[in-house]
Amino acid sequence: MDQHSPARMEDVAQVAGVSAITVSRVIHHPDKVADATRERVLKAIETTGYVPNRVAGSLASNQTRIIGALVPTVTNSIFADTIDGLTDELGAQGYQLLLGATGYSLAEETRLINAILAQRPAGIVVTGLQHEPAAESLLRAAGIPVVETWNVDGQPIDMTVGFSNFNACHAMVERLVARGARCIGYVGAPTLANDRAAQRVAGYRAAVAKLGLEASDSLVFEGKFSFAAGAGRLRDLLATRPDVDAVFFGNDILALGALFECQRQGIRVPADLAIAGFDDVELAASVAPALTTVRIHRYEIGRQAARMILERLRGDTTTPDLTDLGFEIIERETTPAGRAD
Amino acid sequence: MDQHSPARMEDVAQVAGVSAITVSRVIHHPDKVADATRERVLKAIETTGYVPNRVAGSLASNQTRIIGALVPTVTNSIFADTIDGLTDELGAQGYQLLLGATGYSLAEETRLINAILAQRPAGIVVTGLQHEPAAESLLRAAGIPVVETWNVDGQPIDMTVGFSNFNACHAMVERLVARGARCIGYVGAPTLANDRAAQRVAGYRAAVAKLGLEASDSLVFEGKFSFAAGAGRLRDLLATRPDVDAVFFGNDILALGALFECQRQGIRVPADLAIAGFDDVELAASVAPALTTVRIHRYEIGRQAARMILERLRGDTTTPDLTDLGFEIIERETTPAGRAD
DNA sequence: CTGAAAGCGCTTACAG
DNA sequence: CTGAAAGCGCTTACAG
Repeated sequence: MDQHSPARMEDVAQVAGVSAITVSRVIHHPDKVADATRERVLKAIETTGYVPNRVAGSLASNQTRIIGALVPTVTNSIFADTIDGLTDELGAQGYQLLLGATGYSLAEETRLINAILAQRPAGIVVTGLQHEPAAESLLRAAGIPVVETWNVDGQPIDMTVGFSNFNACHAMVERLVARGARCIGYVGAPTLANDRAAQRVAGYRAAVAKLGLEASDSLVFEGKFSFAAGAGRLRDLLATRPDVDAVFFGNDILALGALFECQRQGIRVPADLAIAGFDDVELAASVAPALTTVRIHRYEIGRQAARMILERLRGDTTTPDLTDLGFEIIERETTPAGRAD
Repeated sequence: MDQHSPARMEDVAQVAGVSAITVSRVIHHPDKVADATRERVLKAIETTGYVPNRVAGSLASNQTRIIGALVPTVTNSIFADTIDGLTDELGAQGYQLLLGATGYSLAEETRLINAILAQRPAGIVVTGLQHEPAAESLLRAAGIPVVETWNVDGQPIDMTVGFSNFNACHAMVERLVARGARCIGYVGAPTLANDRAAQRVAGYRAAVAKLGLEASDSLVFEGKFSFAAGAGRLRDLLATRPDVDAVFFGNDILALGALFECQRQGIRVPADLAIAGFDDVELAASVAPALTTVRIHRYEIGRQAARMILERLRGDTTTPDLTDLGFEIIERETTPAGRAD
């Protein structure tokens, strides 16, 4: 029976001896139906194996229970945590996640926003504050809650949740200097189409300049998100600037790759070279020596983004446009200990 | 204009001076429309900011471009790679991913299958071959392509893509023995509601028994997916069975956590203790000493799953029900080298 | 507490 | 090459 064409509300209604609208009521407002009727309908749903057709329901009610989300990539715990935060919060509220991966391409992001919007989601979550103008117009015109994530330094289209990449990097550089660093290199993710990465280097540069240290392009490198790149860029940096006494990496994966490279080369960390990362992935605390890094709240970003959308949908007008989840400097063993501050 | 109610096909039609059906044609069969007309419609789409309403389109055509997917969790590169494989392949074909995370709960999986099916996806991907009976009936009754993943040891509902967890673990144990191991411990993920984990221990047990080594429960531990658990269970194992000369971990995260613990405790790897993992995450090759492990094709599982569904949807009847992507034993530095085989 | 009617925004044959 | 009609499976007021 269900093989060819799945049961419709009408089929359930016939089995239960009621009208389709009563079946709809049992599903959405069970208390508005007489007990006996409800029981009969529920039984009919069971026997027919009825699974409500939400695409019809969505068209009729003009609302879906779908939330769209766009991340650069899923591979790397970084955004994976945010996605888990989203699915956990959304799932509990009966919403579902329509996910897209942009591959760090703004053009692809625009394309995906269009595709997602075609599904008429109740809300949408994107990564970063940087988008193509076309994407921004689409988002504004959609008339749904929009949450940008992972960045609070800028003007959100609607709402944003994250932290200041600039301030976080600035703070880490200050800490490194307080611990004795005098020549700090920086290796970060490519800044093209990535405002978070751009603001991280900017934070580094600003802090270095402010503290009167050398701020030279020869101290700054870009590397893709991989352990191998961390090792490679460390070699490059050491080759050009053997005088660095600390290297700050824009993410933990790069930092850890560099740390392993030091172990291979016999470079003592932090005695010969201090290393700091960014993200505080689980590995950072587990490796020996444990990595000094910046802790940010990846899972919470996802959860909060979901909450902000859901609140809006409930008509809550008190939801703030900007939620700064902050960051923490976590000093572990790859940077020198000692009284600073 | 778009703020309150977004443009409809009818609005575009009016602006272009044609009927709605012509707008639909321009979108779906552009070659069946006169050049001049097409240009006018395209311009009208642009000026109205029209984004097609696929929920209406799906209801009318009785087909969506949505593929559902269920994974245990996204946090851990393990399933993240599979998700990237899915979004990459799906995105290129104009399909979108509706994602759910079960948290390793079969009951939650059933609930999510129901919710996803309500969106009338064109196909669905689930993890593993183990499901609640209710989930299986739902999946069978849906009348859409279903791909189970990460396991080929069993009877798929429809199609499956992955590898033999049993054989892979069996093979690794054989290799460890060939390298001189005589007392092998095993630490794997909890086997409850996880057929892959269950078949991994089973593979270990079968190999150990077949090779005439000790197969004792005192050699087998379970640990959650974390570096900390790997370290903890290694300590437990060493406390009960200080005579083990090798430990095989059911995933790389556990293995790596144990490796770091060895480094902290001054246990030499592989001289004092050999360590092997499972998954071949990027870190396995990057860490020092590099981890011996089983390479499996996580990204390909996602890509193939998407392809199998898409082929079916295209009416291809030659698509195999079972795709075994295999595995490879990758020997690196945490197990003794030497001529074996 | 329950039902008949209209309509959501598209697509699918079918005409012409 | 283009359009009028019907219908997809629901929900939303509105009656009673």
